Amino acid sequence: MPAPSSNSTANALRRVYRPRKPPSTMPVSPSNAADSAPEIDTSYLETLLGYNARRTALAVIAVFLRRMEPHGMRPVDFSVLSVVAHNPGVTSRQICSTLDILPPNLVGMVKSLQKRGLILRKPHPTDRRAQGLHLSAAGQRLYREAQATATSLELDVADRLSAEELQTLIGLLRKVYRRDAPVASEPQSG
Amino acid sequence: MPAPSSNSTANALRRVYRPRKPPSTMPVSPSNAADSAPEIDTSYLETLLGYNARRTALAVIAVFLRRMEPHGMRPVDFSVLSVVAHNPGVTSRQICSTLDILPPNLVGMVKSLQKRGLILRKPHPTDRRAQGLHLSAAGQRLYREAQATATSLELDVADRLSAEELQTLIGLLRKVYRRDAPVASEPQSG
DNA sequence: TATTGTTATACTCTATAACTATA
DNA sequence: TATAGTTATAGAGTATAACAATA
Repeated sequence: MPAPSSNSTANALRRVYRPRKPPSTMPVSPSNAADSAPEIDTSYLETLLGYNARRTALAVIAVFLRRMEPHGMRPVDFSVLSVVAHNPGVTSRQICSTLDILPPNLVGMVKSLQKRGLILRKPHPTDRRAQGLHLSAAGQRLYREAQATATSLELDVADRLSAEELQTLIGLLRKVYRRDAPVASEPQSG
Repeated sequence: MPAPSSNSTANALRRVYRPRKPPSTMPVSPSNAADSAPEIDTSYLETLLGYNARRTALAVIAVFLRRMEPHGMRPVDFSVLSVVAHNPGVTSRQICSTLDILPPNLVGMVKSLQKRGLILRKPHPTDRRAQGLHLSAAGQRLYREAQATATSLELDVADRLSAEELQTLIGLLRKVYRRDAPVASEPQSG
């Protein structure tokens, strides 16, 4: 059982990142059925928002898993910690509806983060059924590090985009999935 | 065993779409712990490309599942059919590396599409290990319908975006995940 | 020796039903 | 009656190892 550490060296991740194609030192290629076939045409799929959004998400997640390995955090753990960090006293139900996680699936995550000493539960001020979630001091330290890592890795993944392009991209994505959001046509400012 | 049909009425999908929050006829709300809490702050997460790309992908997929239900197709089935449709004679391995599917996981999908009479396997012209995949006549008909559905549902999901914004969005997404692609700064043209 | 397609299998992720304590 | 949190479990998705046939 890993004790909660104040640095980022502990807690090996359960799922280890491993590249699917081990880099062969030299392309010897004894024979490959795709030798003559020049390339696969995916031009139609690449016109689809869903296809491109999913491929992009998976590309970011792959880098996320590698870089967050020292912090022992999957994307969902990071999201939960982020919501707790920025909303002290938030309840499990609120996290579920915010992140679109089903309540039974959140239980284990919260339990695990609590066991690692990263979050605390306190009685809810007005509702005795609910519990308010808070980051511990160790949780705050780890989350601070993880957030810096996340911000940095995102810039690396998107290094083909200018800062302005990245802002445009994120703004357009939000416009698609946040159908509750205001329809303001302002340029992005955060 | 559903016979391959030329229309789009058959083949109920295994996983049925069901909205998570059944629409309550009236917001009676006997008591809710989040009553006083105004809203959850996710402003940091929303600055992250990975978070927004994933949320967008899930939003598109949710609509995809509903609208493709008559065609009995999950996103991955549609992607496979699309690659076969636009690349007759493509091999399983080529599909795997194109769509980032692991070979053991493709076997069942191909088998299922074949059992539905949508795709055919023919011996590979030069490699007796491999088999070329092709759409059957029924597969071509179904895929044509499905592609029209896909194109249409995407426009509905992105109805908050102008045509130009959608093109910009897709171009930026490709620029992120297709790290092999040319870095040309041309506007999109198809 | 390497690749294609495959089986078997393990692990992770996501979803449903049902329970208790409280509102 | 409805909600918060939970348990148990089913089902879908993703991963590895290992094999026969062929290159």
